[in-house]
Amino acid sequence: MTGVRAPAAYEMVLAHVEERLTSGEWRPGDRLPPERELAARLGASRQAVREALRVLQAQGVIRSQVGTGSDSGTVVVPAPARALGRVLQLHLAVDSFPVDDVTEARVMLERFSAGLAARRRSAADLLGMAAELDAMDADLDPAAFSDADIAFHVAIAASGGNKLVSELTRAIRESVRGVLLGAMHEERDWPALRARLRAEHREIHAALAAGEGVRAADRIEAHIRAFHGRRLSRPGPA
Amino acid sequence: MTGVRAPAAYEMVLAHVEERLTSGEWRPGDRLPPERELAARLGASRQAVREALRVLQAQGVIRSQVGTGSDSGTVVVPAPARALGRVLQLHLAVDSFPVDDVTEARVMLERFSAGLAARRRSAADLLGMAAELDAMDADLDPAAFSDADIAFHVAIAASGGNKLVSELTRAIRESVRGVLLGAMHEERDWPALRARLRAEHREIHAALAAGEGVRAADRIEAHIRAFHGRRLSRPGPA
DNA sequence: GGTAGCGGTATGGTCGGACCACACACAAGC
DNA sequence: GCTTGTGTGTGGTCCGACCATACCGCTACC
Repeated sequence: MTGVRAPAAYEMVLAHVEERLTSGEWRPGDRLPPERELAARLGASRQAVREALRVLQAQGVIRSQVGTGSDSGTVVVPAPARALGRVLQLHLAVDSFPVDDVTEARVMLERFSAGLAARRRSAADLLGMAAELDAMDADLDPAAFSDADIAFHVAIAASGGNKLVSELTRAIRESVRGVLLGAMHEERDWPALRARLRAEHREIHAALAAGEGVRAADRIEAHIRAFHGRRLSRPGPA
Repeated sequence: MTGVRAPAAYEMVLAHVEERLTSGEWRPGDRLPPERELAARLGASRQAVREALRVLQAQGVIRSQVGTGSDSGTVVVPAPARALGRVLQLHLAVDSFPVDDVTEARVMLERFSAGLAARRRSAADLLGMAAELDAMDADLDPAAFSDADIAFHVAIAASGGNKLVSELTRAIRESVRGVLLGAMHEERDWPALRARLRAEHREIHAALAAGEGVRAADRIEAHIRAFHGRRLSRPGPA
């Protein structure tokens, strides 16, 4: 007779916890009450609490751990990139958007970051990137190279200073990790491809070091398009 | 003795379902097996299955419904924007990134979309946007105006043709809905602000209709910055 | 006195079973 | 033929129990 039908127990718990997070009552690093206590306090079952916490965990806001130590229990630990990456990856798989759109979005993001980074990058940023590049000089297999590549691109985004853009960059790059890895594995001359990618990276780094934002942006766009174009699109006949 | 410690029951279920989704075995519109059957098939408890499904639901990939009809049960229904919006909103609340970064990201996205839209928008797109604008001419309160505003901006992004960018645009706009609403409510002369926003919208629409991408991008950037700058940043003293 | 070992305890992780609420399908009755 | 009731399959919820882990503190031994 309430008119509004019972709004689902786990949603109630979720709303409650989100309210605490939004209001700033629970901040990163804080421990949430034990599941049993939360359940009792909200008049919900423990299962309802667990479902809500599981959702928040998937959204990269909390982390749970058993035990009694100060690090155990459920803690507020923001990790947006991982959560965003998984969502994008899933929706990519389920055809929520085509791969070409992802390429365009990646170009947009990384051009933007490159422009910012050319202006804002510190000396330490440049050194960090250089270290990533040096690490990529080894004879890495596609998987290891891919991870190092992610680190380099994310380092650029990070030195741009915009955290959201940086997280989105990481998320998008990780969402296409599988596809790009496939492309690397199917490449006949992997060492040659690897060498070319390394050279492109060095050029981007040089442009950033010189503070030439437009050139850096152009270079990174060409770098991304060449790689994505390699075989990401067209599932049609050869 | 396996070396690898049992990888959590619900994660096993999650991995299984994601594999089905990624492989294309389960596609949008398809029905998943009933929870009980899935549990039996995977040798997991129903609770483990429910936690996994809850995560997927939060990620905007499935939708659950009771009953026996063809629409009931758990169905693959991609809804990325809502999921992304919630993640961004949560992380905004939890200080994963500052509001100014969100503003910059929004400007980047919408400039990009405006440029695309100026080239690609169809006549129908323009008419649709015009309809949104007309709807905003009524004496709307902030909440209603805000929703119409979202619809207009998303319509621009959609007519740009990049689905991922479009979804990200909606997600980011929705993540700041609360903040912007607060700004609207605190505005002394709401009708005047509303009128100005309307005028800016008309200018953007005109630029898109004329196919002038740069002008459209400039106008939308000014529009966004003026509004976000209103009181989104600086929580310091007046 | 120090230290190694052991049990206590708090926490999340998992399971099984039961019941409820809902929505449709179908048959019985008017 | 239409309505009504009953059955059935589905997700939603709860309870209670037990497990696995990690720390804490006590005890007993050296």
